[in-house]
Amino acid sequence: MNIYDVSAKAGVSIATVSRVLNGNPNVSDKTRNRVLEVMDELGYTPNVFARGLGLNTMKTVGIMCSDSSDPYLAHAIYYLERELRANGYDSILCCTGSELVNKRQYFELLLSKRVDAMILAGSKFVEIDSAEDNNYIIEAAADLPVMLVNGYLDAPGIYSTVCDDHDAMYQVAHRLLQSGRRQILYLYTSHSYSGMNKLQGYKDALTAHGMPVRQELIHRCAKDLGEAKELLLSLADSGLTFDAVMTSDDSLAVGALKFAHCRKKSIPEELSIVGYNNSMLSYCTDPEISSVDTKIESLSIITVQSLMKVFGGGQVPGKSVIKADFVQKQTTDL
Amino acid sequence: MNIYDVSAKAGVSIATVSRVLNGNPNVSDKTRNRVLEVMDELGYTPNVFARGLGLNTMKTVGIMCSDSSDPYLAHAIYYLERELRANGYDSILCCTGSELVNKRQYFELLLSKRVDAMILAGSKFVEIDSAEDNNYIIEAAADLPVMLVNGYLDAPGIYSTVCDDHDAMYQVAHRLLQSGRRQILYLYTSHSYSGMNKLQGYKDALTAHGMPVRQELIHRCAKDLGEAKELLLSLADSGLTFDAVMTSDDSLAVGALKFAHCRKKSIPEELSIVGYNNSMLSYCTDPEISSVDTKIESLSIITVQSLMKVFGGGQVPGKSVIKADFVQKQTTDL
DNA sequence: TTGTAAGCGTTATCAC
DNA sequence: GTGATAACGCTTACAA
Repeated sequence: MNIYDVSAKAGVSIATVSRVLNGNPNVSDKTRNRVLEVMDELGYTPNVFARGLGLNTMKTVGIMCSDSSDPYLAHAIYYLERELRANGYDSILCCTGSELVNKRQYFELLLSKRVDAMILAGSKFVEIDSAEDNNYIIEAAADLPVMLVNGYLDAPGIYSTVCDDHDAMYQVAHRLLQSGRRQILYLYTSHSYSGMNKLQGYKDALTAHGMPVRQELIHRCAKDLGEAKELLLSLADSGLTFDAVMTSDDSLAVGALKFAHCRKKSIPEELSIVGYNNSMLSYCTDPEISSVDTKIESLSIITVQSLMKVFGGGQVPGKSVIKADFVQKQTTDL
Repeated sequence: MNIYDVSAKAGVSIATVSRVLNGNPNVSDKTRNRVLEVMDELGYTPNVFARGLGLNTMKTVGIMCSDSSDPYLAHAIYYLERELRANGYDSILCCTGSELVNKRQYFELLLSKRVDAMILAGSKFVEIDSAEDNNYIIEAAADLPVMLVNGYLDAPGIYSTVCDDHDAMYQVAHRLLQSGRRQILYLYTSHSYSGMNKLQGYKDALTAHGMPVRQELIHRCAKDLGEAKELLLSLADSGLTFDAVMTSDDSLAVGALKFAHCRKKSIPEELSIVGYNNSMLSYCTDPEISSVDTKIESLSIITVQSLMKVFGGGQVPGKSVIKADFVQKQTTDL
């Protein structure tokens, strides 16, 4: 079942069939209809390989993410896939984990599949500590568009769409301070671009309020609610006091809440807790956790829209920023 | 950069280069090494389209799921993708939603991409109420392997890997009854194959204990913790009493727990709660929710292993069943 | 062991 | 408006 079968049965040349297939206007309505009819009768489907061979594109973009089972990234994948498909593009998904070697290897693999663009979802793809480790991305961007969702890298062919994490955290800290909190513990999971921005927002808010940045209030912790809880228990046992906890991820906030329950702290009076990403997790607990909505749907939509503009030869800024929303629930009274 | 460039530079024919590429043993070591060397020098990557055109396969399988942001399916996708890749296959992801028309349309779309197999993840793909609506799957299975993860359809070319949901729910109900519970409320989300099995397990356990199946204790509810909570509140207000809640999904169990908090019921004494899937949600709450681990990782691994066997021409059972585990946490004392 | 050449199903460039 | 025909880059008989 190929273009020859259709052309034979319709009594036209393959060129004409191809024209019909591609919406070329230089076909008479009569011919077009006959061809379409035959295609329908024969249940003809064009062969994507043959098409790809000629055009060297398969209307497919590669999506990389470190872990599709993370709620935030799972949503990102969902929206990205939906938007790409709405624009006629398939997506090949690749979950890389967080090892640089694997990220590199999967990146190469997707390139070898001749994807039309790459989307790197999540802030885990830009190395902060060793800039040269990002070179493989920058080099690839010379050949095809690379879209960063919630990550930033300044190079030709790389387009970032990020949430203003700095501002989000600045606002949260600002409002906590305004409401009288004085010892805000800060828990974060990673040294990513996004992670550093969040932390800086927290620090800048303290400074703006004339408060010192106290290192003993800033702690890194695995993205695991059990570990977050244990960390807080041991910090409290060591004599550290705090009246609020800001976290870079909802899972840490859940851990903080478990700590509060464990130590019978009243919430939000004795301890305010703020999560990040406003995921399902923040709705599961009792009380529900106030959290920052990072607009992953908007982020994803803008990413795909930008990509389509790039494909169309349009001008796209190297960085698009959207604002986050603070969603007040029951662990704060701001 | 193609096979001709390599052949020219290595001083051999393209056939020989192709042989080296495909590990054909009929090449002298000397030639093979020279060719490999040249490939490396030139940074040659074979063109997948040209290859696919000849072989009519692209070592790619289509994965469909109704919603990749559901924690259970997100994990399934993660594991499936990982296993497929380990076996040299790419995956094209398609999130279909739950409308039949869309499922059908996306299915067609993936077929037109000439995927080598289809994996349908989750029980939402087999229509229970109208069997003929599954025909499009059965017909497709004549042309390529169709793998069902946690769904069952008996037809040639369709291979199911399922968790024994009936047994899991039977055991849970059995143990609740043994521990003295007498009014077990049952909440479920959907009429899927898996959903019906779970419900039947619950009913059979009641029967085995000589208890009546009371329809007023069985309720369908949207997969939403807020709705589950509201439903229980209104049921309780209407005078219904119950000392345990079994749910077909963790999110409903979270809703049940919120209901319990709301009504100040002690857990598990006054009310036992059991979730399903043992997802992150069941660990977020306080108390943590006892839940059924449905082994999605094993399910995914077996699915891909079976698929590889099918590709290799081996015999694979139409249905593989694995047992679930009950994970006791703090909402039961069984 | 190696080379030649046909074929895979499209799209694109010519003529007409 | 339509038809030949040459790419596109690979695999694989078949020949040598």
